[in-house]
Amino acid sequence: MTGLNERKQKILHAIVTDYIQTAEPVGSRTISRHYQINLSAATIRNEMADLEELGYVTQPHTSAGRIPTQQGYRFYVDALMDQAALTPAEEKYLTEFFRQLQKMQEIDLIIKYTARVLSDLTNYTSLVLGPQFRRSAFKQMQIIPIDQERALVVLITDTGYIKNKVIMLPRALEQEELDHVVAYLNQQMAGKTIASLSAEQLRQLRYDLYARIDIFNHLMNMLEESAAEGESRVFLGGTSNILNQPEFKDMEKIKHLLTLFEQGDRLSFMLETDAEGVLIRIGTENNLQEMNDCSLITASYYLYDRPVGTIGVLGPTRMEYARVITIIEAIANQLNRLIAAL
Amino acid sequence: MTGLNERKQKILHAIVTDYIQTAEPVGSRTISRHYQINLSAATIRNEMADLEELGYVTQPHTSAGRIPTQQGYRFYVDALMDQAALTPAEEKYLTEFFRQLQKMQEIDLIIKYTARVLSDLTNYTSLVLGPQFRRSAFKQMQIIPIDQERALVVLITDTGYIKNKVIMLPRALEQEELDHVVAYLNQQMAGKTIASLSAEQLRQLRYDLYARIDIFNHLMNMLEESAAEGESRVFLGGTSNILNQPEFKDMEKIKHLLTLFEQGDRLSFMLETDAEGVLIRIGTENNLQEMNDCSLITASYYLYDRPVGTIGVLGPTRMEYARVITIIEAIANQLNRLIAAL
DNA sequence: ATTAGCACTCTCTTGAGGTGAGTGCTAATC
DNA sequence: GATTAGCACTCACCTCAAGAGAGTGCTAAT
Repeated sequence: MTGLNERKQKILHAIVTDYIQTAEPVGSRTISRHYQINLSAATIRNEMADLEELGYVTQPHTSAGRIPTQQGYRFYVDALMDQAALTPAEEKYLTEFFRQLQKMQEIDLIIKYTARVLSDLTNYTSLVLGPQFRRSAFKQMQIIPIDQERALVVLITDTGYIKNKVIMLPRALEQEELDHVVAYLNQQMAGKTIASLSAEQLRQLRYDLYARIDIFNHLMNMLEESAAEGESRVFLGGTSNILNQPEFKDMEKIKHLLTLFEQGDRLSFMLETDAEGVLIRIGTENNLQEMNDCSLITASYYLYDRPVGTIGVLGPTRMEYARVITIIEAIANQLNRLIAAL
Repeated sequence: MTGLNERKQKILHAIVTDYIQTAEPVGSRTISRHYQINLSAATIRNEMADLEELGYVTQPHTSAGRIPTQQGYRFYVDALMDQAALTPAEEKYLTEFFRQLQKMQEIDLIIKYTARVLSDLTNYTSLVLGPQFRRSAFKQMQIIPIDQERALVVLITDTGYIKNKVIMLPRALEQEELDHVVAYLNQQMAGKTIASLSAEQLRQLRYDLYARIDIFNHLMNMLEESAAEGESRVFLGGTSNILNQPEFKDMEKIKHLLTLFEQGDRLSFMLETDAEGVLIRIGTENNLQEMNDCSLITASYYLYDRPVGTIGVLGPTRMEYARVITIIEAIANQLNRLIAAL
């Protein structure tokens, strides 16, 4: 049910790849000359007219070549695209880079540098979502009293994310009392994800700690807040790369994108996904006004087969899909190895 | 030794303020008509020729009005500028905003939102440097073992900055042993800034802990690293605001600035200062190629009369200096109050 | 079914002419 | 002696027309 015979597919493939390279509308002559299609320009013109009617390509004006539509890119990505391979140089750069990263113990640093390498290799803007709190499991919790009224809660998750939160103490507490609560919670919650704590378990915990119900409530509030606010740990790389794209010579578009880049909550909402593997969203598939001319390629990274975060590359719809997918997969793999070691 | 009589000063003042408003070269007629200077355009032309020769203004081309040079802005800022006042709306917005912020206990959140309000009010890009580690004093330290090989060091400073750092343990340690080291360090270092630790004191500490010299060395290494790397906690706000300025319609310039914005280390180097009060750096005074067309206005914020961080506004040299200075001072004051309460 | 040929369309570049803002200089005026 | 009116001149910018070039759709021949 593709609706496209092989010849049309070949021509569409030529149009997309040529346009991705040149950013110029592709004419029939260009195709008949530069691509392995033994047809005259006139024949190709006829086919192109068909492709246009079917919605895969369009003309910026009557006497120009064709450019792919969103539907055209979608078909290309789903059915036509060749697989790319990392160049030896890229491969070398990547392994060397992650060998360096291995020394780092803090996940936030790792994520930050991952964003950088991702944008450096692709020449697009990269977005990396740190391990999501609600997908992470408890490892350990500690409470450090700051003064009479406040204490610092330190939470270590199995994804290496370390969460600090200052809470107000309901009353002055003995160190001993704190230690008791902390020890109990550590014991009960170790290895569990926030999301997995059922209402039943919470009630049980609350019951067990009834004597210290006030502290407990404070802690739980803190956890819930963290699960919400903490999500927006998005790291960007290569924001200036979007300026290299001719489609963003319009100031207004850039402004909207830059403004979007400052809205961590919207970015993380965009990146958050349950889907596994590489996901490609083209143009309006992003459901964001500002992204109508952009494509976003994302991949999840994992801890013990559990997806905990997302890395992504943002470019124009005229993005080098094949190349970026290869790179993003390679980097996700490296990241998986690194996180497993934390 | 200003070299400028009152009339020339008045004219320069008119040129600068008009150009700041309009971004258009200012002609002699505009000045004689719109400003309280009872002179004909011809006379003003003569004076402007003088001002040009003295280096305060320049012409984009022979038959255009004048625009201020860097020297012209400098003189304006030093000698001519009127003081601005907050509008009632700004004032209200500010106090309300900081009233909300008061609830936050984490300095990083406060700093982040400060950057936002600063860019929102000024319509320029804001840069805020978090409390600098080496200007902060110890409040408390804790070590939380993660596993056999690693531990998390949590450091709380009096500026509210909470530093996490994972260190490798030289060997498996008893909790008791860790507690001992931590207790001792807490006792010895409380209230001291990193910078103030003399070699003598370090030697003393090292001596006292000779039995656990390995842990101690790890901790000190961590502190030193922190003092260096941790400095680059720069928060940006309103990066898209630079696109509002007509002088940045050139893609290349924007690209350079955006690239600079991603280099936290260079930004914090730029913001770091020992100077007190408001500091204005115009064009090449910034000593950064990318900033040759920009001005940067910074102010320190304080904890107990000790400058601990910097807030700043970045705009074109044609920046509304007076207005920005007023706003930046007001925000610095609010921030001082907030930090004192941490 | 394919292709060569051709008229046609549309963008983009180039150059000429006109407009307007602003200048510098000179001579008259206060 | 300082100020100003007047005037010729400069230069950016706009508009318009002409021409080039790339590419198309259609038709007729292969």
